[in-house]
Amino acid sequence: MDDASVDISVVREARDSCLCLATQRAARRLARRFDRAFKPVGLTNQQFSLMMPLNAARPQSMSALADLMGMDRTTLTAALKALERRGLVEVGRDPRDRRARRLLLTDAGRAALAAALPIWRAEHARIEAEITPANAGALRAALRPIV
Amino acid sequence: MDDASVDISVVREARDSCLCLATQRAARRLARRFDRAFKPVGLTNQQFSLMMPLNAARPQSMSALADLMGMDRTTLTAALKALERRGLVEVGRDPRDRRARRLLLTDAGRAALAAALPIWRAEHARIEAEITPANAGALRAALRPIV
DNA sequence: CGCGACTAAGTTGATATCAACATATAATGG
DNA sequence: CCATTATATGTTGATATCAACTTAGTCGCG
Repeated sequence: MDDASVDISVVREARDSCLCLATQRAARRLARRFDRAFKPVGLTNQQFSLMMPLNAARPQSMSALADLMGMDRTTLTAALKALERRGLVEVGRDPRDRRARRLLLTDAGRAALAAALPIWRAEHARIEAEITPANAGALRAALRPIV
Repeated sequence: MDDASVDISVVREARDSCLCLATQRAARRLARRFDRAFKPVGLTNQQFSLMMPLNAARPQSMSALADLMGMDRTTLTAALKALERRGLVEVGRDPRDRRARRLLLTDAGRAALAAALPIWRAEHARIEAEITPANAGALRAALRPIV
């Protein structure tokens, strides 16, 4: 074992304790699961989560939505292109501040969201049952300080 | 309000209760945080997490490593290309099963890992302190049934 | 008015993510 | 031994992710 190597016990320690790794593993698995569930309505979990806040009364700005999603603003730019191309979201200018964008759902977008909602409910209920409701609550509480 | 729209209260419900959204937000934030911390040694959190298990005594297979990471196997193929190109990982054939790959760290890989380890420790300790150790433990426990 | 600081968003380049499909090798059963 | 099935991995195409840099518009102050 040379100088520059990391001991095996440390490898195990990191694998078992790293919150970043654990959270990302879980995020990937949950994303896959919802992506598959949403497939019949042609949405990804990402797109569902993006479009939900756009269903609010007032149009959202890019920065506000990016912040809500915890994602980089430029990631949102890319994601919206796909939704705009498919006619689910409209990206307009804010007349009062011409730098800003106003994000709006189209009728098609609202329809897609409405179709996806029961799927989300069902899948989410299944997951809560699987991991137990108590654990789901604990997970939400434990994630809150990070998010 | 037309037929196809989703009520505002439901928007709030999903935002506040969706485990998929909460987990992904947290995953993105943690990833960014470690990516910035690892920047001086030229690794991403992803690469760190990938290389750690390769430091084990026996070479790993693609599938085993993908499973450990909770990621799609083909995502791993892409990720390894970057590490191989940079000379941190060696992707060889398994002589006993010529379908399989044997993933190994190079000396440079081991050195990079060793340089990154204290950064990981420090950043992880900071996060645990911020969210409180009790909450970190609760998060690990709550993620376990998903992962 | 006009300059400088600030803010909103886009672009580029690298890596990450997965499904669907494709290839190569191994193992098994007749 | 060969056909079938299973396993291990690769390729392609679409979207996701972020940092660094850039552009455009706003705001405040002299």
